[in-house]
Amino acid sequence: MQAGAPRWRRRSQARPGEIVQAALDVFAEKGFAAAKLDEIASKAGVSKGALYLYFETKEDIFRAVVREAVVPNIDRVEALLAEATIPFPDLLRLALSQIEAVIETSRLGAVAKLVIGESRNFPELARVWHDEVVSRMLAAMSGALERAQMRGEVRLGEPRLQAFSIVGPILLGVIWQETFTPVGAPPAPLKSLVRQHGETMIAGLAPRAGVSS
Amino acid sequence: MQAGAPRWRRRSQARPGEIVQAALDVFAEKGFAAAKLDEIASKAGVSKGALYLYFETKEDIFRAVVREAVVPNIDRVEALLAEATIPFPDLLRLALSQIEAVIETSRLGAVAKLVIGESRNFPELARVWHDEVVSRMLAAMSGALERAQMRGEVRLGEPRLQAFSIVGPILLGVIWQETFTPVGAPPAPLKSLVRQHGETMIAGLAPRAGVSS
DNA sequence: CCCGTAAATGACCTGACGGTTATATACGAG
DNA sequence: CTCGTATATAACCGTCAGGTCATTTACGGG
Repeated sequence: MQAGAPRWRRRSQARPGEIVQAALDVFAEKGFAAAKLDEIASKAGVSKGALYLYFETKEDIFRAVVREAVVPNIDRVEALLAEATIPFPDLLRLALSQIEAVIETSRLGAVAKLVIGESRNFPELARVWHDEVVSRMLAAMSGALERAQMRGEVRLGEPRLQAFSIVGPILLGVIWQETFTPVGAPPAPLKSLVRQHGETMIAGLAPRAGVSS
Repeated sequence: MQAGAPRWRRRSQARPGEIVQAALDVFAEKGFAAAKLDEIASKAGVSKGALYLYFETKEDIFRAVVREAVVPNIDRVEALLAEATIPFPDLLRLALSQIEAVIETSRLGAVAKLVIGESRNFPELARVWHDEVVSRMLAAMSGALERAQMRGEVRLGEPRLQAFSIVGPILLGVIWQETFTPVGAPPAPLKSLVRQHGETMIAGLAPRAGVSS
């Protein structure tokens, strides 16, 4: 040990973020129950006791992780979809590429897997995730679809179900990458998947020839 | 306690199935780590010790649960998709309704959730699930798509990605029902979801007018 | 420079749960 | 009927990990 180097530092501002970051890593890899506080602590460069200076319980840390991951910019996608001024195909292409960007930036996939896996043990978290992420996403998409239908740019149908059709394959791609790629399955190339799926959906949602409204 | 009624019965044939069934319930609800052997045992109407007459460890039971759930008839769907004799739209409609039937019969959704949630802790199970279910499914679907492309019934594109587009929303529906419906979210009506998604995909995959091969 | 206290530690406590085993019992074979 | 053994039990054990706390240490204010 370096002489003069303190054994630890007082950094009450930075700690919580570091802990949540480390916890995300461990939870994502092990799931809630199998994640050990000692591992989270050591990954955060801190002792186990220190965790309890900032969080009440293990569950509390888990909640913080999910909430933290929820915060990021669903907003942008939502705002984009509210734009009614561009033709639907362009809108969809834009939205998809933004979603793709969000996925590649913020470990959304890992958190989704967590929430899905632990939903029965943490119903309240499933609810938060639903209300703050999935539901908003779907509502924004449905809204855009409904307006596009009224403008005659999209064939008539239940907008919510159409939204499922759009979002589903993306979820599949994310799950795939989190679940099967690590065990040797061929990767799901998110980029080309999203692009081709987008084109397929644009064609599939195009109004039928000869049906106006 | 009823006089003359034996305290327990010897039923070495029936036990394993009952245990696996009970274990599926508990694992589906709690996840692997949070599931207690005592609960599985009592749900199976048996003492904890009896579990160890039929299985080596908790993991062993988990494996049995997943394998059991894998067994059922992916085969039928696979066989159906190999049929090259009917037009693609009809084939797709048939396949989707069969998939729907399988989902509603065999607690496929619960198991999928389990596998996804525990994939990091049981990579070998993720591999089994991938090899026995997902990969076969996707391969069968890709094959059908590729042949349909050659017949000019489906627009050209990467068949594997098209298969993702077809399967994704179904996965989303299943996950939704397992994850969000129990916490008060509006249900994802699988039946109409599948039907409308099918029609959307048929339209989206139809060959472009004026592009022959 | 020194002290007060917030920040951090790590040894410890404890309950829970996976797994074991000595004992009891059902029931088929002879 | 009876006896052997496969089947089942329930009390038990050991370990592991979440949570606690007495003690130590960094470091800013006077």
